[in-house]
Amino acid sequence: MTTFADLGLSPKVLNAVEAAGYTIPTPIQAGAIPHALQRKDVLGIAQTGTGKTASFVLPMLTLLEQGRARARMPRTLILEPTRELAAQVEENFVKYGKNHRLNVALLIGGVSFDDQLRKLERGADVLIATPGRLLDHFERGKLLLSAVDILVIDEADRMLDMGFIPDIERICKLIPFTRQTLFFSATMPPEITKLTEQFLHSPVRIEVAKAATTAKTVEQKLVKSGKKDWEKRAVLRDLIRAEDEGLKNAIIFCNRKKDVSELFRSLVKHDFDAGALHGDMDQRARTTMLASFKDGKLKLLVASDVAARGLDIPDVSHVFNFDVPIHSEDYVHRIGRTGRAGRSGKAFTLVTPADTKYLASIEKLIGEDIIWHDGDLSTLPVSTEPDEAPRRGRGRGKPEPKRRPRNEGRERERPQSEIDIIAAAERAKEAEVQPVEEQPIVRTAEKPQKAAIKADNEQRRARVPHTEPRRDHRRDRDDMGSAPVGFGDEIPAFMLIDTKV
DNA sequence: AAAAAAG
Repeated sequence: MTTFADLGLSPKVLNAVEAAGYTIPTPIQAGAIPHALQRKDVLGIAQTGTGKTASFVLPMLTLLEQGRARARMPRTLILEPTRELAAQVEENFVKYGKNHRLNVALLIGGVSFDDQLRKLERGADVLIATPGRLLDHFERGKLLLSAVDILVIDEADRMLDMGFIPDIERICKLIPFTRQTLFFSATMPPEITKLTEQFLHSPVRIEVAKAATTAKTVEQKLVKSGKKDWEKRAVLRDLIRAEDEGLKNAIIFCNRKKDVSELFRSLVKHDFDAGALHGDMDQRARTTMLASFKDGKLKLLVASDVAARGLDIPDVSHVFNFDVPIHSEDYVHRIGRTGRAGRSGKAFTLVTPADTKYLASIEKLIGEDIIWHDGDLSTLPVSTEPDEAPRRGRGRGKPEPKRRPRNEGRERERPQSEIDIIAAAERAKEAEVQPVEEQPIVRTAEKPQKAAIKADNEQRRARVPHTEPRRDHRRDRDDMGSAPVGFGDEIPAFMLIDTKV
């Protein structure tokens, strides 16, 4: 049996790997590490969850033990498609590089340039970046790529999906021809093959057995729902309550960012312990939210497909697809968030009459029909919330035409979700430093008394103003010219006359 | 019918 000690890694690296509790490398690690150490180009075809990250981090650490970085001239560069993945790779360098004194710089969007510039100035041994911010720094002349000795391109097929390939080509051309390239992709569509032919030099190809399209340990179910958002929300709430016993934590996927925000707001309003994650959120909120979810401080995470692939969130008990994913591969990635490492997991997908086409392509892809969850859903109370009383008992599948549920409009009128998401992130943060008793979070199963619900909602609402200034600031700027500014509450009457015809 | 990433 091959162990890490057989792969040729340096003692410092081996020590850190052992300290992390690993002795046996995964197939992609065993395959890639020896070649990477011999400075060969590597083409690794592997899904996430195969130990792919360590397969480039470990040999890089060993190789980096020789030499030093100069200011603005990073020695190695790792390209990642999303900010979260980039941050995750950085964590790996911290974990396995604990015996090294390396400068690691993370260049991602959504955060200030200043810290990043300082790190570049100091000389980065390892630069981990998303393409946009990297090119931004490059164009400002703050970064030279002529000393990059090792280039890693991770999740290449996802970069393709995201339209990054032109950026990747451009970056590849800025890096010396003599570099070593480690290239990873889960699949090999023609565009990716072309890219490898262009930028890799007689690479060693390592392909790890493609994981069965969907893990055997995941129990998949379909759940019927009406097509209105409020109907889907009601079905989801019932489902979460019905599943509560075995529900440790769950990711709830939506197709659109707008729906992530709306569903998150709705769940919080209904006293679920929920957070949200999507790409338009403030980077600070994204980071905090993900961290609380990973730490188990947050039970439900409503997310866009940012969270579908790659993110290392171990051991999620449930995945709920609030929407049927439009691309069938996304279904596989989403439900792959549960049932990992042989553990059991459950995946529920809400299906409306409009989704049959996408459902068919998913079933074709995974090669089986997903069973319908008959459950006791029909016997469960549809809803207990007063603002949803009008549709109680009316049959979820057939709402009366032309009549909008009362709360739908009301939810729309509210200020956009961002402030609430930041508020929730702050809630999660506060929970870290305060004893649990002082921060009561209503667990999903509990059906609190009405008074308790009210008190809790008041508490939540009270926190929102903390983040208000940021948003008001922006709105004030947008509204300038249409309203008198600078008078506070003392606006002279003549200025309040409506000038519109 | 989308999301992601540079603002």
